[in-house]
Amino acid sequence: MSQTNPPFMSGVPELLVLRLLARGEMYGYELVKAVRLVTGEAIALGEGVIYPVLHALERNGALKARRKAVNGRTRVYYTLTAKGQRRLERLGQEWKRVSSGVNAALGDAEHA
Amino acid sequence: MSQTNPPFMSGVPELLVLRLLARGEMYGYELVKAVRLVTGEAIALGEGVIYPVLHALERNGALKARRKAVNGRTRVYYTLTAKGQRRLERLGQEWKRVSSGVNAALGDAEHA
DNA sequence: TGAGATACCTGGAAGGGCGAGGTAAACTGA
DNA sequence: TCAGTTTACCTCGCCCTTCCAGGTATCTCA
Repeated sequence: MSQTNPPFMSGVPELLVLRLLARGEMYGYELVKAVRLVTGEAIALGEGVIYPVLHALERNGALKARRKAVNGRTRVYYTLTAKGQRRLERLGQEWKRVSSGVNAALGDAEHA
Repeated sequence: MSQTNPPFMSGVPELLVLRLLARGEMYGYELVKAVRLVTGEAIALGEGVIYPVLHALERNGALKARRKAVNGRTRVYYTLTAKGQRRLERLGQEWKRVSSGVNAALGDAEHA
């Protein structure tokens, strides 16, 4: 117990990565910070989460990687493929389904 | 792969069980169906999920169990303890935090 | 008698997040 | 110049949880 972002995180990193990459190509380290930003600091993902997700998605054909040297440093930029786009849509729907289910359960303080 | 309720489920069963028991005592089998109901069929939890959660929460002191014979069958009714109540509140906040973070990330189609 | 619902339970597989740790280059300020 | 921070990549192993499949027994209804 006592993780930084407790429960409710399964599948979330993948969804966030997909969502961010749908806006344009990014590299791993950049994603780590972007996640913090776009979630309003609500969610922080370490590199130990981001990189494995990136690699799994690439292996899966959802992302395409491209190495690029910037300032003498090497960055690996990722882009969404068509498959990744579909996956994002599917996951987005699942998220909506699950979260609205949970919210329905939480917000029924009175009625039977 | 190919679960009934894919991703986004970690911690959810526990939260739902806690939330339902906050309304009054229930037994395992009843919870299985109640979850389906209160989530508007969005989430279905099998007995193989509910019972382990119940046992873990009881071991943890969040629930108290009470055996009761009904119709010749034995039912185990669970009630929230004060500790369980606190846990529900904490988990509820975490849920809110994570889900609003995800929603913030999803709903920014245009602005940077 | 037999199917189906009720009611409990467990075990093992699988998946995934997370922290810790490791490398290396570039930049910053003292 | 040199130490510390930031950038940027990566992997390993722990741990927790969900899920399916399976198992037991009783009651009801046809």
